[in-house]
Amino acid sequence: MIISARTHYACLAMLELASRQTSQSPVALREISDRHGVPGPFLVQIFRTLRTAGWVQSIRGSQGGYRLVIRPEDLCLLDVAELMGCQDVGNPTASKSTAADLMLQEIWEEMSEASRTVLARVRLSDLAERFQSGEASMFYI
Amino acid sequence: MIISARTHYACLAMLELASRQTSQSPVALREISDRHGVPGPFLVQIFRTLRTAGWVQSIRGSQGGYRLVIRPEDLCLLDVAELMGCQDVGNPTASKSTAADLMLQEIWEEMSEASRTVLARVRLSDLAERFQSGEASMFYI
DNA sequence: GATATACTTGACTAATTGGATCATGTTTGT
DNA sequence: ACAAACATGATCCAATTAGTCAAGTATATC
Repeated sequence: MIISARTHYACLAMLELASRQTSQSPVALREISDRHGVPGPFLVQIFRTLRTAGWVQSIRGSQGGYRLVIRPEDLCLLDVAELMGCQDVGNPTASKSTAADLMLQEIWEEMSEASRTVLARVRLSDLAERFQSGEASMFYI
Repeated sequence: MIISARTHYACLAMLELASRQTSQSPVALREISDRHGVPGPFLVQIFRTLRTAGWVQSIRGSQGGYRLVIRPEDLCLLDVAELMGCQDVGNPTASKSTAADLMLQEIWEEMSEASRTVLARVRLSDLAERFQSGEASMFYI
């Protein structure tokens, strides 16, 4: 999993929504854009994807914005990364598939799996909790 | 660590050299290129880097080629990937560095570390052994 | 109902990177 | 001398990613 800016932004956005889920009023893109320094029009693109996935709901018109409609404990960072189209780390070139090739491919795959596992362990709810109750730096156990 | 074609090729090449280290005659690029389907001129580039790193020695002229001059047990796949300039997975955009940002960055870093660990565990000597003694598929323990 | 706010959609541009090539030169065994 | 093989630097092309623009639709509020 290669973390693109897109994915990073998406995670920030989801985190923001998650920690303001209790409040009634939806969150406007402008707010997120301002608070986290995400280029506005780019954020629009990202939310289009989030909405299509059914994770957020849009409220149009004045006072509109977005609201989280999935439970934060049902979503992990791996889900976000995959939705954002983060490609895997294994090499794409379909080479000759010799014995040597396969051996290496296996290792790349093992590596991929290792990084996916890390992302799969972190749920959005964990993130939100940690975020609200103060500081970062608690994930290295 | 993102495995580029360049890195994959480099690993194949090093593996080839390692398993023919005992033989006297150096290995010509043409051979590697043919056997593993690596584009010739591209392989030249790769070997330039390998030579600069001091891992291989070039013998010019007719009957020339390359020879491994580092002990295979002193080299792991992580070394190769790093030499080949494989970038890390953490996102590059230096964002606002809010608390949320840092939290995420930490996770990306943890993920990076996980994949690096996998690569660091595999030494060139392991690879060569496995390669000579038959088949692939032995790395999942 | 006019207006401002905010989402919707689709197309489009710009910069970077990775993969790959070419041409020309140098060394050396036969 | 000649051919095999490495050395070097410049260059090109395609794909991806980051980011932008513009025209449109919905809705709360005054």
